[in-house]
Amino acid sequence: MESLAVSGIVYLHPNLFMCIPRHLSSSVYQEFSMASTDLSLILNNAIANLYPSESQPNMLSTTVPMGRSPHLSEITFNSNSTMGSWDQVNPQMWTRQNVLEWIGFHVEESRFDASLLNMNYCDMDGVTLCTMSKETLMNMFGLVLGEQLHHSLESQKARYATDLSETGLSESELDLLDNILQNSFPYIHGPSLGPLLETVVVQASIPTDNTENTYSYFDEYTSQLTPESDHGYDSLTESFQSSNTENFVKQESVETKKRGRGRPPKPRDSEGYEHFIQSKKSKHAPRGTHLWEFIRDILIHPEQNQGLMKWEDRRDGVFKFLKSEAVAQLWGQKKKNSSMTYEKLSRAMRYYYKREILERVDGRRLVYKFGKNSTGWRIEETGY
DNA sequence: TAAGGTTTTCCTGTTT
DNA sequence: CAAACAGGAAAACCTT
Repeated sequence: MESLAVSGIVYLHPNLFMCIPRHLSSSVYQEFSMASTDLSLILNNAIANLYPSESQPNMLSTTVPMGRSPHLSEITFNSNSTMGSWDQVNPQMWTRQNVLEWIGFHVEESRFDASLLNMNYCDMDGVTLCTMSKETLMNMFGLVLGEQLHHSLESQKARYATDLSETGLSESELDLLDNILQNSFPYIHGPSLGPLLETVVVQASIPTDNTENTYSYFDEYTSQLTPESDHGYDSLTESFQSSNTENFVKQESVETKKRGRGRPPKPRDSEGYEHFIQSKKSKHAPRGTHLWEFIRDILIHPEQNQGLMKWEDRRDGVFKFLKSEAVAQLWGQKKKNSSMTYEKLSRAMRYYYKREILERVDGRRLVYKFGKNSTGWRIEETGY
């Protein structure tokens, strides 16, 4: 299965970055380091930020993986509905933190259910953000919040003039950099790709599930990406890809080698983005972190639910998984567990029967029903 | 640090 | 036959 996934984005300058295909990133780094001492210093910092020392077993390439982005619901925005420093800065110049604060501001302001957002969408800088269309934002953040973000972004953009000079690099310097990059690793410069400085290699293929050929949540999302708009949230497809790869490998190895029961040790998160976000993490466990709440929230936000699940009987709380593996992948993302499957998710669902969070629905595959100990899904509670 | 709750993982067997 | 369903067992992880 041949696929190209973006390993990371190396920032040469706040407004100048380079996407590195995953399978090439270490050699790219080495060659690039030799190409320019000064730039290698910049790269050093960039790579250190980009590739924290966390280890992930599902990374089959030789690259050091990017730190996983936490889910938005796991952090507490410190905005208190006040504007952050982003308000005083051209969106083109926003750092990742600025973008996060900006999203946080609007999440708070619109009282949006943060548990429905994925931090992968929020982990981008201003340059990336500014390339996004209204449609892209609405796809990523839902109709309401997406529109609000788009509106806010456009007004912020309008407040500041933008042109190439803001990179601080002249045209000739940009050309020079491009030349350096191309001379350093021409092999990543395929015929279909433009100049390296504009190079974005989007994952070429997404493995499909046996039962459901389309994960619309992901497919629509990825298919709408323009090369320019992909920066910064490749981790979604990356985790998706790697999880499937891991499942594939796991299934193979299961045949040759049995392991003990129970959950194997989870790779430790150490530094990097995870660490950065720690300071924003709530001291208390965020509510809405249980599986049944996650499922409920998908169901009661149809605008965020791209055909993943549907109500079979809205009033009685009967629902059905339409894309079981896709939901499992999403759940896995929320829990930072890229090897989640519907089989495992469903085991957790079955535990809910005894606690009467769910009721059994016999004879209907992929159909469940909320029980008396679940809340927040009833029409009286949701208003629709 | 310990305990308890909630998954997660794996497995065997059954049903659709 | 494949995919789901059922639960037991045990480990991991998180909150209190």
